[in-house]
Amino acid sequence: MISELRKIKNLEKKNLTKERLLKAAKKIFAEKGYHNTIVSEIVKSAGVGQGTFYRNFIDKRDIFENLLNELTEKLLLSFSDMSSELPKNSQEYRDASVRAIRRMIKTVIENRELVTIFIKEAVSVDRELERKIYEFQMKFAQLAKYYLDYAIEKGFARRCDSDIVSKSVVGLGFSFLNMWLAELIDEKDVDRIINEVVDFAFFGLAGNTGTIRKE
Amino acid sequence: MISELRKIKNLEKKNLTKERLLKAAKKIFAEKGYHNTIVSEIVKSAGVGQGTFYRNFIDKRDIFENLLNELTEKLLLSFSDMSSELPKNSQEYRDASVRAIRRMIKTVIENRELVTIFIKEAVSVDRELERKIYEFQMKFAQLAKYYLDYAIEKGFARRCDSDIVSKSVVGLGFSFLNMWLAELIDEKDVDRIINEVVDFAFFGLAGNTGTIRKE
Amino acid sequence: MISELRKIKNLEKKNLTKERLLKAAKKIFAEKGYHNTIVSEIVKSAGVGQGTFYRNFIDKRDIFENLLNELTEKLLLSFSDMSSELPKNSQEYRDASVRAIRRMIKTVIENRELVTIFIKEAVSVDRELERKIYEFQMKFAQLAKYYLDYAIEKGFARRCDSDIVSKSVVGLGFSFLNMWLAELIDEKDVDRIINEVVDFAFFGLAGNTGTIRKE
Amino acid sequence: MISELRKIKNLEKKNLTKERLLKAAKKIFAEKGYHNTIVSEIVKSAGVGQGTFYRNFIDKRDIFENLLNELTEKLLLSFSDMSSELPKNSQEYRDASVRAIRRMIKTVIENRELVTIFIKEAVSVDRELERKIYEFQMKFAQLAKYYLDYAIEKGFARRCDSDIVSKSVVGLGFSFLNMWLAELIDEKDVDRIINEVVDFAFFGLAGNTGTIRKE
DNA sequence: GATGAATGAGAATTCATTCAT
DNA sequence: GATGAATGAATTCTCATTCAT
Repeated sequence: MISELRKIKNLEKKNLTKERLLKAAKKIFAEKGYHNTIVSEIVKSAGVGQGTFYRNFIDKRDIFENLLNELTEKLLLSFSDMSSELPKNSQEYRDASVRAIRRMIKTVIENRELVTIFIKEAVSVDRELERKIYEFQMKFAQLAKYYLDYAIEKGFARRCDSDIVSKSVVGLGFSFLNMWLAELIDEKDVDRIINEVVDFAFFGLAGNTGTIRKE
Repeated sequence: MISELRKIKNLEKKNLTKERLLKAAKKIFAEKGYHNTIVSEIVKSAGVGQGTFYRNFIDKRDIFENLLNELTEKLLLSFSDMSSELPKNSQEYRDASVRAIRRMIKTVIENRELVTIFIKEAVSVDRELERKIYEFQMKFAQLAKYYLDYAIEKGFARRCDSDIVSKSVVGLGFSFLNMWLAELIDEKDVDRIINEVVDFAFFGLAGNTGTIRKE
Repeated sequence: MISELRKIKNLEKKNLTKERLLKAAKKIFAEKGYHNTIVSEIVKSAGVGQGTFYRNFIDKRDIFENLLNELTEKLLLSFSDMSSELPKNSQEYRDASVRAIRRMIKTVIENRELVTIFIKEAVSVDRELERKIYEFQMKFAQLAKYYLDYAIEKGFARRCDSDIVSKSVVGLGFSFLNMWLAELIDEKDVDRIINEVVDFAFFGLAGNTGTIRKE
Repeated sequence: MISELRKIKNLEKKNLTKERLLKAAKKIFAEKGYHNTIVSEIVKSAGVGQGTFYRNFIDKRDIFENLLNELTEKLLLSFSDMSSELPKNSQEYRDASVRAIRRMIKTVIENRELVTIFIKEAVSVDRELERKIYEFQMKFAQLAKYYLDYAIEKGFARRCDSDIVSKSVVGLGFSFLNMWLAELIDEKDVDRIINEVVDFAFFGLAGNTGTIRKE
């Protein structure tokens, strides 16, 4: 017969601790990578006891997966907002794409630490997380396919195997994400890069040179 | 004279041992990933003593880097063959690209184990290997840029920031490599996928629908 | 006055909690053994908080000792009832023994969980409990000796070192208890076994073959 | 191509280390009991590194089981020697029993440490070792049954359920073992006790008082 | 009195690396 | 040069116990 109030307070306290651990883990994972992070450093940074970690998470992998889930939810959410604005012509399609990319980039910047971990380390943890990462990419590809199919139908995108092309587009995006996080591209160039990449995505290498024909 | 002969023999023997270790490591790294591989398993699989490993390599990272170097050499070699055949028109450009891709895929298939490790694990080992991987990607991008610049100059590729677009193209390639190794795409569809992806790379989403204009 | 009433109520409540803990501990100790039981499981099963345990018992050993005392009291009580009926001849002696054994078995069955713990685990907890267990056995042996001395005096038991023979008889009993709890003997055979064992205890291996003589 | 000699030497070295660990473990287990023994103390006492323990045994349970197997083999061996001397009359039967008991006691004294562990702790480790211990007891009972059946057939043992009576006899033995190891009986009394217990086993409580008859 | 979150000492276990043979 | 037994530092994980609410 503990008072309801008491229970709520306890839960809040526990969640607070969990948050501190997640926050500390996020920072250290991003700094050192999954494999070079040890649990004792996470708890030290979070300012809690070693046992507290194991009260809240099964092991290092578990807290990592928690962070991963947190991120994938955020990213999918920020991308799927696009749904409200189905483009009416090719210009709108292009604009909507640029807007979606910008929104994604914003989310990525806000979660730079998490994204870094996720891009670089997750596939090397174990098979299950590897699968999870790929499934996440495929979810993006499906969303992209949905818009592409619509654009093809309306005639402002080229007839093509929309499945493969969507995967291409998403792959393109993840590649740049990779380069950016690896500091291979300059943050101040982001706008120019977006335009160039979107142009590439829309017009390809050939563009309106009009001289190449499919075999 | 005899001692000279013995020296050579010993060297051969040592190299043989080194080869066995590299072969065993390749297999186990591909199966289990870098971090889940332990040295004792490599030596067991290679059929040599634990100490022999440390006679031939500094540590686990060292043998991994050896394998990585082996692969990057092979891949760059297989790609740079393209240099001999500068395309004379856009059709030849496309054909040369397809040929280059096929050559790459052949090399990748022949070294599937190594490629798997390299794609998934290398960035998670340490900063130095991470850098190495990205430099390798950038080398590819430079090669691609060389051909793209040539094509733009000759007028059978669209004027664009060839640096960024080259990176896009290479990123696209690596994305599909990733999906393929993750068994997200079917091996028997490879030919169709190559064509679709090359079409996407050449014509983009818009293709000759001709209705989108750059802003 | 009111405070007095409250005190009693509180005491009752506390005892209730203690009972629940004892009951839960009894079950889990019997299932998993002393060493494989953790306090957190006892409190979970009892439906009380972790701290409550330490309010009622010093530690795991303490609750175990409580259960042990509970059992030894019950068993000695059930056995010492025999005292009221000193046998008048050897037949009565045998009958009284069988009755005593049956009473004991009944008590054991009613407290199977506790007995299991007591037989198997108590000696492995620490020296003090080990001693306690043996003292308990010796108490039984003393009771048995009392009847045996009486029987020898009356001439319906063989002259012997009644101390050792009593210990033998009690040891015999505990052995079968052990086998039974280890499920090495069939529960449905109990009656037959009692008779066989009592016969063995009374007539030995030789029985009335009458051919063996003491050296 | 390591020389055979080298291999043998290595094996000897390894076995020596294993022996040292077993010896140290035996001592500490007997002193502190299974559950209060920690691996680090075993290795300290054996004068080897912590890792060496885990090269030779899976865990604490494993080295314990090794010791247990060592003991059960010794004991069964020392008992089964009796086979060579099937008794020709009841006197010889009794004499053979006394000899067997003496041999057992000698083995027990020689392995007092191991026996102590085995009697007190083994059943509290886990279900599998518990089972092993009981199976060991039952093996003894089977050997005893073999001799008893022979004695009944020859007419110098009472007709009875030889299965139960054998178990009784073995249980009796283990009880005294227990008491002796618990220092409840005096070592100098051993001879007298053996005689008393054997008399009890042969003549029972009633002996040749001849007044009790089976119901 | 009751609670259960927090604690941290302590135990088990792993595995890269060394070194005597 | 090759071997593999030995090592112990480093890390994970457990669980009895405390204590603020």
